[in-house]
Amino acid sequence: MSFVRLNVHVVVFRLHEDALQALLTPSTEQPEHWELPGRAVTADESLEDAAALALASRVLRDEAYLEQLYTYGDPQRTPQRLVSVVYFALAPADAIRDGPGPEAWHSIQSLPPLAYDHADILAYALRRLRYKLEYSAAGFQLLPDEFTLSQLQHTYEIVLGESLDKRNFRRRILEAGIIEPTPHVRSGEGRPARLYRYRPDAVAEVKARRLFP
Amino acid sequence: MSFVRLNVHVVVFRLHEDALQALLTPSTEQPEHWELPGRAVTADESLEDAAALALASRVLRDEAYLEQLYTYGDPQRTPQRLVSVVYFALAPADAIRDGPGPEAWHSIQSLPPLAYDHADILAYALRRLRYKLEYSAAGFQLLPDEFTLSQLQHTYEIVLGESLDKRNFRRRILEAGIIEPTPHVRSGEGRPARLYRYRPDAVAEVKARRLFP
DNA sequence: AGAATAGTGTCTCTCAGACATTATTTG
DNA sequence: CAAATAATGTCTGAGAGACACTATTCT
Repeated sequence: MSFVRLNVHVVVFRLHEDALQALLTPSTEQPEHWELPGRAVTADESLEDAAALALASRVLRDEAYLEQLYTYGDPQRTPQRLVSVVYFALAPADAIRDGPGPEAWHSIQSLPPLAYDHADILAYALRRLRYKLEYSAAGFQLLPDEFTLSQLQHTYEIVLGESLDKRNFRRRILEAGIIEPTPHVRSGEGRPARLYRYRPDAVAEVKARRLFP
Repeated sequence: MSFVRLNVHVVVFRLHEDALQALLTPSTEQPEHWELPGRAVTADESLEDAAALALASRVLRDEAYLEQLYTYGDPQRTPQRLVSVVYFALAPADAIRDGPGPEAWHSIQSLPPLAYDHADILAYALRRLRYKLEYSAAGFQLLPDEFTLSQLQHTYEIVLGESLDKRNFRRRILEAGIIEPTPHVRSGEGRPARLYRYRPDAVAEVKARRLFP
């Protein structure tokens, strides 16, 4: 009968100071290296619960978007036979807290060396994030509850790494029907901007066409 | 320290007599029920190897398309704490053999009762198969090495459950650049048909647009 | 008044979808 | 030559992408 050690790991992204960042924790085995936050799965919790707990010191669970990414389990991967179920998470600005512990956010542009195969996993998660934005309006998951269309466009530009046309962006995001205007506006420099929010009743159905090919 | 029993299960599809079929095996625990073929993962094999072995009595591994689908691990799922990494497979006509053992192919139109959550898993795999066909030319993975465009179209029609326009089908499949004509034709009733094959050098890249929305 | 940011409409071109006839073989 | 199946092209409408100016607020 065959038993294995089962872990979860999470690639969680946030937006901070115009950069896309991922949460990392110092490697316990490889000095100077970092790892994806992770955790052993206990007997009585679901995989998704375990993934949420791996983030708990830095991200409020109920605010974050969480989905399963891939399960890595080659026997050569790590010293002992170890299977990792990897989750992918998006942390909206208002779900992030400064917790204790050694975890730190690192910009995707300047990642430190990562232990094991975690660099590959992170690269895969980033690809997945970009795909998600291309064919859905998922970008709002990185913003506060209410946000302006300029903020949302800025999010897309940071994640996709290219600039987008303002009018086309607005047209497509609004036609996708995933966000709706609120009664609020946000004032600051220049003309105040309408605030939008996610439509909780929005159909989660997959969009046939990409929003931003 | 936390250890779990780790299994793989496979949802494998084939095309047989104008029907899409999945391979099932009689449930060892629930009488009159069937299960997805599966297997415990041993200490020295990869998850994908284990998945291929779960099929080995009926499908030749090297011919089949195999990809990871999802990992199920809720503690309530099954009696003991059991985690299943589920794979998705397509068996081309010439990779199927009649092996010993109780496994049998069942048309997805008339499935027997399935044990545990295997009906959900199979439904999810079927959704995935349909998506795959909609945005890629993956249908050829259910056919022999060389096949006619009519056969390929027929495959799409069976899997998607709708009829497709012949001229549009050919245009899009060929423009996708994933298959190419061979020097061979197949004679039978009526005008002989050109045989096509998968282009081994084809880019595996994701197509931006769906082929059949 | 000037600076800053928000917000809006049109045109063109490509591509998806609908559609019917001709071509080649076998019996 | 009749039956069966393979193969092929065009038109139309919708949507993607390019593009520049007006509106509102703050200082």
